[in-house]
Amino acid sequence: MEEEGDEEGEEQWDQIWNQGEQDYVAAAGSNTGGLDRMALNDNKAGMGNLDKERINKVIYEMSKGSKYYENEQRKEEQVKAKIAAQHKQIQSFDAREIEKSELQADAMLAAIEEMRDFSRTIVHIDMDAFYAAVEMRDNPSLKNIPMAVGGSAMLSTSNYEARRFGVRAAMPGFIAKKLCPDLVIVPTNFDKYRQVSKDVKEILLQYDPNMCPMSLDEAYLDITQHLAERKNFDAEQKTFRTADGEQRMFGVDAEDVVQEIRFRIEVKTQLTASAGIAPNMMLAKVCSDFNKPNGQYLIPFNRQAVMDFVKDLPVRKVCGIGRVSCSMLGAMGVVTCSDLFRKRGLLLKLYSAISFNYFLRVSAGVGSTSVQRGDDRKSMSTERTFAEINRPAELFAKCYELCEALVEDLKKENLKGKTITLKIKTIKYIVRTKAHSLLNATQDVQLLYSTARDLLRTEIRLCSPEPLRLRLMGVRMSNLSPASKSSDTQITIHQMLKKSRGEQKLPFGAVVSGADRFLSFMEQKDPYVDEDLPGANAFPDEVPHTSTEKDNTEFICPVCDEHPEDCVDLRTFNEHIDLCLFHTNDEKKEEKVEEKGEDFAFKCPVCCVVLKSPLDSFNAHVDACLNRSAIKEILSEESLSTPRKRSSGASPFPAKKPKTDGRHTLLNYFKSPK
DNA sequence: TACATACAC
DNA sequence: AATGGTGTATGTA
Repeated sequence: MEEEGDEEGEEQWDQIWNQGEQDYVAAAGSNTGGLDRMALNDNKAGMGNLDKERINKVIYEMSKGSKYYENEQRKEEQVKAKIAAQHKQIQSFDAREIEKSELQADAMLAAIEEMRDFSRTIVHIDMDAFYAAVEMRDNPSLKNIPMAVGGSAMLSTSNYEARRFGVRAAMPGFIAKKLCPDLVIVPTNFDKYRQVSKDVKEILLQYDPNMCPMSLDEAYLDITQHLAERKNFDAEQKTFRTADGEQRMFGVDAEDVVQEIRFRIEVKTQLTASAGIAPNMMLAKVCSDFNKPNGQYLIPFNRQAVMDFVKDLPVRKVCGIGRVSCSMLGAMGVVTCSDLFRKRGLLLKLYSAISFNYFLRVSAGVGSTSVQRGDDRKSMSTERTFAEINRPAELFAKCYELCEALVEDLKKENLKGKTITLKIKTIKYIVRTKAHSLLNATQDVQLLYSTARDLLRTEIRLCSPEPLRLRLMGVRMSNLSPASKSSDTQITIHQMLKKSRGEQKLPFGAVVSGADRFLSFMEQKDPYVDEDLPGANAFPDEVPHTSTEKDNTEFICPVCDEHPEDCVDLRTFNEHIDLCLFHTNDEKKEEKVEEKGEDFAFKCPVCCVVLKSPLDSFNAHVDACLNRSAIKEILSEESLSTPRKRSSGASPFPAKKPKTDGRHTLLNYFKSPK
């Protein structure tokens, strides 16, 4: 959406067009410790350099020294290294090579020219400061004050008053407050925006039934067909009224149609939209930004007009050329689209065929003319940022929580997936993803979790003996396919096992049978918590009475999948997990066991867990393990194997995060002392 | 296939 | 107290 980019223009670009980008980089560099990517990306007219400098200084002061800032520096270095590598490559080329490439590029360009198409009229509609505009509409007291939508962590958008202070989308609220102490931050109301978006879409569909929404506030239309039909419209079909009954009749040209669309949007929603009209989507998108807000712009449908438009257009304005590409291109003197043509010989040698072809098309002002909905979705994911989590038990609990949420979403769209990707972001903002593909697609929480958990376990082990300190975790399913009815009813061995297990025991002896009850069990108000866990209030780490029965099914280790005999309370449970994770097949384990001065210490040959139990319980454990193992062997194709053991994917944890102080929620009970 | 990056919104 | 979430595409190995 217009308000979410890290750059935008809201008045006609005019002078900005030529020098905006350069200006900005210079100003930013002087105030942000050389960190361009942190600076206010702003090429708005009417904002003095003084303001810009002050804004960048505030941003810098608020950011420097933070983990976030350090990571931005790291990434900046990476980009610099890429540019340096590129530079080196460039120097290895000789002039003759480049000339040759130019000829080749010209041939490609001829092919592109061949495809140039003026037969379609493409429109890009973009609501102005959408979320903020909706909030202002519904609460007029917000109208003439600086205001933004979002939270203290992140703003989705800001109104134009706030933008004058440098407050913009994708800026954390606390920095925005510093820039503009009077800023009012309104929380997002997605349901409301969705409704408004629906109202707008209803209008757009009348001009193009195949209209393609890109988000809640943006859409592409191909109005070619409408224009043809409109020639036969009578006056009434081109006449619309305001709420007050004031009438307006619109003409038959593309610009008239777009005026009409914008008029109708405003009448219906009291919100304004901007629009671009052009022979292709790439240009239409750029145009909708040109006279924003509440404006429109058309590029005449002939080659010369397009070439004129594209001549001085900064490449950064083009959808698909972002911050990094822009600085890479800038490093070799490519700033405008015509520069892309000038440097075509070099670009051909430096970039992949796909990228280069794209650059050539941009330089010629050629873009896609087919506005149609993308095919089916390719992936679905859930991720969450949180205050640091580093203890394995909590990491696994979080992972399970995410898997549950993801499966819920998958089921809503009746999808199953084959590839599972775990995403983690450390407290240093370093992001890693790990993926594993199953043999068959699934939408089963346990199967999903067993894989995600294995990936997480590997990560935890990888940084052992240091703890894995995370600020974000995510789970993604890809390789999607429809969860057909047949496969819904078809019971896999795995599901059968699950079924036969019947009611599943949860930690602390809680017994639930279905997901609903599982979840309701987690609610604070749930009677189980208040009534069935005596002593829980006073000593969350104390052993609840109900869990001291002989059968320790309450504690299921997420690493080894066992119900270790020695786990009688949370503290020992956590110790068991750590033991499992970090002291498996090596000497350390013996050390640890020795430290504890246990009389009995046996390592289960199947699951490798060290058990500190009398010989007969040990044997029982091994028997159980072997049994389970045999079954798992059958199921192994569906679960990620590890050298040590195969996983069953039994749900290890209650997974709901406490909502408020979480006094009595189960997750709290996992926070054992130590 | 797995992973990292870039990008959009 | 302190910088988001969801999805796609692409390059590389």
